[in-house]
Amino acid sequence: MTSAEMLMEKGIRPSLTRVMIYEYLLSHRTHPTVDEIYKELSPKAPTLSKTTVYNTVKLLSQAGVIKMLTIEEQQARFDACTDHHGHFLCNGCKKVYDFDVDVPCDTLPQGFTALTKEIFYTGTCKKCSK
Amino acid sequence: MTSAEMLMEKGIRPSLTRVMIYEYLLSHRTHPTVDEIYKELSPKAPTLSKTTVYNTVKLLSQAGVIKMLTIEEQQARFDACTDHHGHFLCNGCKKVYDFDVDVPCDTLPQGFTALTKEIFYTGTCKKCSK
DNA sequence: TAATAAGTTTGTAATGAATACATTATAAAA
DNA sequence: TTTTATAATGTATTCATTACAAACTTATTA
Repeated sequence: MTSAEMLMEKGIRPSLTRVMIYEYLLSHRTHPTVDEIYKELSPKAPTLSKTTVYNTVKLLSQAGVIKMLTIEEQQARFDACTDHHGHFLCNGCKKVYDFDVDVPCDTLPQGFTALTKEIFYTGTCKKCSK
Repeated sequence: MTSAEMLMEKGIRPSLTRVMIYEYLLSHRTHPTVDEIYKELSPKAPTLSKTTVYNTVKLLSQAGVIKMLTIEEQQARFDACTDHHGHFLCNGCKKVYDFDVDVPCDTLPQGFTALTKEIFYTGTCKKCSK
C-alpha cells in the first residue's frame, strides 16, 4: 500500500505536502522534531511553511498515523512507527533510540481506559558510555 | 526524618524556600506545574519569584529528591514520590493519576544504561468515562 | 565585631516552541 | 465558469523556560 493510500484509509486527503511529510517520517526513523522536518524538506519544497509542518503532524498524530513523543524536552518528536516500543534518550548524544519492551500488564484501576501508552527511558547509550 | 534533613542528606542546604517547595510537593500529590506551585505558595511567601521555583525544582530533580514528568504537554510537572510508578493523564479532566505497574523487564540493548524510567498512559479516567 | 566570601533569591529581559488567525492558493462540485 | 470546501502560508502572539545581573542572606575569617 502506498503512503497516500494509508492516509486515505484514515480519512486524510493525501495532498503532496502531507504525503511528503509522512514519507519523510517513514524513511527517517530518527524521531525528528518539527524544526528538523522543516529544515530537511525546505530545499525540496521552498514554499513550505513551518506552520504547515505543525498542522500536518498534528493531523497525522490525531489520526493515529504517526506518534508524538515527549521525552524530558520542550520539543515534541515524531515517529511514523506506531507499534508499541520503548524510547531511550541518551543524555550524552541526545539521540532517541527505539527498544523492545515487554508491555507491562495493565494494572489500571477499574473504569480507566488507556488510549496511548509510552515507555521512556533516559540514560547513556553504548557509544557514549565508552 | 524531617524534610530539611532529607535535603541535607542529598547535599542541599535546606533554605526556607527550598523546604517550603519540597514540603508542598510532599503534601500535594497532584503533580503540579511550576506555575501552580508558584501560585499556591505566593500568598505565604509574597516575595517568592517564579525563577526561584524553576531553580528549586531543577535542583531537587537533579538531586533525585523529586521527579520531573513530561506527559504530552509543554509544561513540566513535578512529583515528590520518586518510587517507580506509572502516570495516567486523563484527556477529559486533564488530571494526572498514579498507578502501579509491573516494571517491564529490562530489554535494553547491550551497553545501554538507564538512569530514569517513565511509563505514561493517556486516556479516560473513571469519572470522565461516565 | 567588621570584612569578606559563598551561597540564595529575585526581577527583567531574552529565547524559542507552539498556536491563532487571516490571507492566499489549490482542488472539487455545481 | 462560478462557487464552495479544503490546504497551505506568513505574521503576530502566547507562554514556558532560561540567561543574567543585581540584591539579599548566611557562613567564614581576621
